[in-house]
Amino acid sequence: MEELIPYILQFGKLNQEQIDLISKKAKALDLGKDAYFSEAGKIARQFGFLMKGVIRVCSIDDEGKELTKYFIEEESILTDLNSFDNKAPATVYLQAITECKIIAFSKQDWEELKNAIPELDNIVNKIISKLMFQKVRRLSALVSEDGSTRYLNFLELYPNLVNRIPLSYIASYLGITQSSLSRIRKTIL
Amino acid sequence: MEELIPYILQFGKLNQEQIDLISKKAKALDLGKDAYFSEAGKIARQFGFLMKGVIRVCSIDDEGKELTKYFIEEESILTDLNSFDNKAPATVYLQAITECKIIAFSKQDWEELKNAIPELDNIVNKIISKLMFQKVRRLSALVSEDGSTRYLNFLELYPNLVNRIPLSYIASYLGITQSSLSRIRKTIL
DNA sequence: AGTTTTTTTTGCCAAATGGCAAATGATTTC
DNA sequence: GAAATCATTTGCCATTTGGCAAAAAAAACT
Repeated sequence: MEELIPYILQFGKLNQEQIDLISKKAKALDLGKDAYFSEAGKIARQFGFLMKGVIRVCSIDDEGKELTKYFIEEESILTDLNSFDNKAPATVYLQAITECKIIAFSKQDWEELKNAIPELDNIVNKIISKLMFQKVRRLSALVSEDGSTRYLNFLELYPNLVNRIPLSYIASYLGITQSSLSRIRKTIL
Repeated sequence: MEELIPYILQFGKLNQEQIDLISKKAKALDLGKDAYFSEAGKIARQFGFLMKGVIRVCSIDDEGKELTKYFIEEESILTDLNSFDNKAPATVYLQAITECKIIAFSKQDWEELKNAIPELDNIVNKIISKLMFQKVRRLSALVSEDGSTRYLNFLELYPNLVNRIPLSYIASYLGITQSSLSRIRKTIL
């Protein structure tokens, strides 16, 4: 629980009173493997911070196929922001693919925090900007490369993920089929 | 020049004094076709807002190939943020591919504005968050699809761009070769 | 250990894409 | 309007990838 505060403080200053307030509202949430933090179609009711573990962000496309959009390994905000803010149905699933330690706030608690701490909004915006930059950089790398280059990049980016998650997730993230990925791996090893 | 203020005000409130200050520092900048707003390798010295026209964001990859990362058509911030903030060499080129109307601020002017208007930082963060969301959505769509689907999506996304810019830019953006794109177009039309 | 169940690898073939160079078409320039 | 320049299409063939189903391997369960 105490890990959240230093993370937040990286992005803006808060006084002790504000810190205590956040700590008081924070709820620790442990997710087991394959459990969902939030689901597409439902309204996101929690604002979470991933402190430990790996989350898979995925969606179902028009043909009903499951699509892994990306993985979250490091400290990060967890929520479908549009859904959380506007009570719209979420468009993605947030699924724990390893045991995860999450610190979560209910919609109401989070609103109260934002009212009590005006800086919070800016802090969140900064965090989001940073996370988005990462995401854009990673996605950009995917577009222009062929399968094996994508896979090699994946290995660099998530070195400790390969042997922990199903190959199908990786293939979906890379935008290739599982059998192609399997063949690619054979040529690389 | 007067278009900038309403754009900024969408993202936060400013009083008249602050607005005047921004207007005073703002410099109109018109770029002709193919001119660069900023170049990779150089340090970004301007903070710009694209008010009109189309900008191409591109880079040169390891093999010396030019890579179109994306296009900016709508109102948007223009700068390599990391380069601008930290005086690091920029990683991308920002090139006008049509006549562009830009409102620009020098590094020094922008710093002065940020000091004089604390809200400005938050406003910029909000703008960036929004732009990044768009970018992520667009990039995600590129990864998992095949060439013709990518092209069809491109047509929807930038309906008035197809006939104004070189095919090679589009192909590069889509992550396919120009000849493949040409063949794809033949099957679609 | 033996049986399911799940995950990964293969085989086979069709379809999509890349690479390269030449041909065609469009635009600019003088 | 002819020449030169630039952009796009096409041909040819090698390589990559997809789709599908079966086989093999690994993991989970009893």
